[in-house]
Amino acid sequence: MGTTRLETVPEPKYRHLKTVLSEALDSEFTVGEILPNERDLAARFGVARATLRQALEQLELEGRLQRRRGVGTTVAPPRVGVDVNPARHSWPGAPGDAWQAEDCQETVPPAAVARTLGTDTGRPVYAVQRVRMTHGQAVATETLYVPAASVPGMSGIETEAGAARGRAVLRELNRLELGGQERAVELGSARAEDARRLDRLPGAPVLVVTTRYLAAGGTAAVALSTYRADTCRLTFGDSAGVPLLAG
Amino acid sequence: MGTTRLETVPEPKYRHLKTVLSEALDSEFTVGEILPNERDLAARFGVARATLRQALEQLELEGRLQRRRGVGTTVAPPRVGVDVNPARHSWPGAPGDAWQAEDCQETVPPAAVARTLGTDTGRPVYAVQRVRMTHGQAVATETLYVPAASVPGMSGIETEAGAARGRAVLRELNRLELGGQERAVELGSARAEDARRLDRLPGAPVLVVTTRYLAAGGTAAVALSTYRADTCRLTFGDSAGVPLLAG
DNA sequence: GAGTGGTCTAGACCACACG
DNA sequence: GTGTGGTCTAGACCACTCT
Repeated sequence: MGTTRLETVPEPKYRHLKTVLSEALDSEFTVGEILPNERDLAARFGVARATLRQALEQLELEGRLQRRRGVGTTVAPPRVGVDVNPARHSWPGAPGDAWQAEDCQETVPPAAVARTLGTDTGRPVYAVQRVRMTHGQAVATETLYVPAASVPGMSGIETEAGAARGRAVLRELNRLELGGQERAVELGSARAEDARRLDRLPGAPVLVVTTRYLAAGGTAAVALSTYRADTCRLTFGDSAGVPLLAG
Repeated sequence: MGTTRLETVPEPKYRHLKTVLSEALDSEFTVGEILPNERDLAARFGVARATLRQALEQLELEGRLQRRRGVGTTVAPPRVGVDVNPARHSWPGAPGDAWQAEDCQETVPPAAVARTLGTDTGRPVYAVQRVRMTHGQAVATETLYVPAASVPGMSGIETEAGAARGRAVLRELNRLELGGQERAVELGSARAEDARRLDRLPGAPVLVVTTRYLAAGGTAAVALSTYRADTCRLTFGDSAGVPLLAG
């Protein structure tokens, strides 16, 4: 066997594999190209399939690979820059908004949301479901929670639940004066419903953006947006839209 | 065995396990409490250890659990809100900055950074290493890339490489007028060096924040910040620091 | 030394996409 | 039907922490 242990710390196989694969992706593959299947790759590197999969999983997490059951593993394109402030200082649903409303029910929001809204826990609010498309692909889903008090004009409108009703809520919201926004970003995993919409498996890593819309000194609405972490890079430009680190 | 397949879609074991564990965490455990070890838990639920681990991994990703080799699995505290705009419209290293400089070398930046800086690829720039501490814990590491052209005052200073030199670079940077900032957030995995500083294993999920500092129409500096995804919620307040979704 | 989580193996079967 | 990635098993050994 000769001398092993050339390094001070023996690196796990899957991590070394990841490095090798990563370099191969840079030099020998082009975007969209299909990799050999997992059984072949594992055999080629002389490791168990589970070990290979550990390397592939991390590369997928980093947005380098895309894996689809029944299809195969392909080289992923660079992440899409998605502006989270597309229309600064305006409400969701304002002209130019990248989202499209899909549905609207009256539901009891999660406790944390109710707390931020300042409504009683257990009290239903409008929940507008929206989807954000980029290049024909859904990159994010959102639930916008709007207490009835924020959209007094809705009390007279009695359309059936659905996209039309969602747009009506957004229209009413836009009548208010927007006092400010606060955002937070954290890592999460896709719930079953979101995963379906984003064409991913449940539990897939997502970037969860929480936005609080302020008006008249209070919280007029709260949005929970779920972005595909594998394909999206969220941008927060303080100045006009010059692309950031395009590579 | 009785009838199984009560659901339309048979849920994988690990996902069901995750739900069960998640509910148990909410109702039967307190923050910091140690869970039974993986072999016991797997036996208790009648699954293989690998299956249990799949559930634990997702819960750790969501910041619900913390696992440490040789120690055990504990219930994680809620994520810390970390303001990414602590001193708006000011340079890194300005008074009140949450970061502390640790080192400074002259190195060749990654190609993508060189492109953004507008320097020739292969040309060395100052690379200031910084760490962000919260409650005695390192929550983020950063490399700030500063071309020599942005800090002309440095040419005369000849301190040895190290924290002092890093502070000198920041001091020089603060003499410029800041034209604006642009930020991007994406998911990454910790490189070995960052993982060590953040007390995590290499490959651990991190939120990578890329900041571009603009001055005099060009890019004066680029920062690559790496936040622990398991413990951090990044906040981007547009208004003063009212806590967002404390739960 | 004892106990923990981390890595690894060599299988097996399942769910899904495509021709 | 065939091939793909996704799930699952029952082991084994390793690296680390604590006592």
